[in-house]
Amino acid sequence: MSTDTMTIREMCDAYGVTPRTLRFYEAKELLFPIRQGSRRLFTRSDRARLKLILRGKRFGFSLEDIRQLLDLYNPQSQNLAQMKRAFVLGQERLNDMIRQRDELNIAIDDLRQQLEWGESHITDLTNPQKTAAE
Amino acid sequence: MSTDTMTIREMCDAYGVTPRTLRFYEAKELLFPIRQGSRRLFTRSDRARLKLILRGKRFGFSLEDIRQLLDLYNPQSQNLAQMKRAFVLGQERLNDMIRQRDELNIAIDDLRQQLEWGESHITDLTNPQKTAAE
DNA sequence: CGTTACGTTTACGTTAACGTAAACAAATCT
DNA sequence: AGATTTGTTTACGTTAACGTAAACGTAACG
Repeated sequence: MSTDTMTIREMCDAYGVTPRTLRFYEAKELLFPIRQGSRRLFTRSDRARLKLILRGKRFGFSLEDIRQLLDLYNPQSQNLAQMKRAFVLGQERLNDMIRQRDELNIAIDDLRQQLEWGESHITDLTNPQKTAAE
Repeated sequence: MSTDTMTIREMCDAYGVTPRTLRFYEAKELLFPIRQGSRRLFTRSDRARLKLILRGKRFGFSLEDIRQLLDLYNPQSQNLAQMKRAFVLGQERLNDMIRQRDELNIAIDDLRQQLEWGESHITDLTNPQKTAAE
């Protein structure tokens, strides 16, 4: 309670990221740690943002997308238009992911067939007498 | 039958790739077009290889993986060990793809929930009287 | 006071698969 | 023949998200 801020290392340990990553996110204006001299102190707010960043990444958003989306959680932009834009962005991402998954499923089935084909081929090669007999 | 070879442009049109791509594949030793002077002439063999390359890409193989796999279709390497290696490579790729798909499915479900949440939020904002009444 | 740990800034390196541009040659169309 | 098309080589540029290294400050430990 007394120390509501965390050092860079504490952050790294807490969220499984490297210092480089946190500095990178700051450079990209995704985080805004307090500066005490040259050191960074990450606030509660930074931690909330970092959680959202990591979640966004799991969703497959780019950091630039995430930066835009983070503004929504910023009290400054209580803007319906932007809100909807973000919502649309999410929908688009969802569609992308579904399409990707479907393509993956096709490729998986396709590859499965190829492998079955290859498997019998290899088994033949492993039992030369049968292959030779043919 | 008389012209069993194709120019670079014919190849591009036939397979939907750019000249740069074909030269790149040659540089990476995935294709071996005949050289007539400085011009490239792509043979039947090159076309077969290109088909496999494109299929491999759809499967998510890297070009380097594909280069290795292409050696299997080369009469030189009628090698069981290599054959099995390629087979294993295929299995691994398949496992990767299945894992990716499963992760995607999780992310999709997850994102769907977030969006439902967001949708009601936006609907609320669009009907201020209901939100204000709460 | 030396060393070890942790922090900083700056900037180049990495990976994949080509894209793009420059500068030129050869062949074909008109 | 001039212009257009198609080709060539060489080499730097692109994108994302950091990794890695250099060169340095500072702060606590023993």
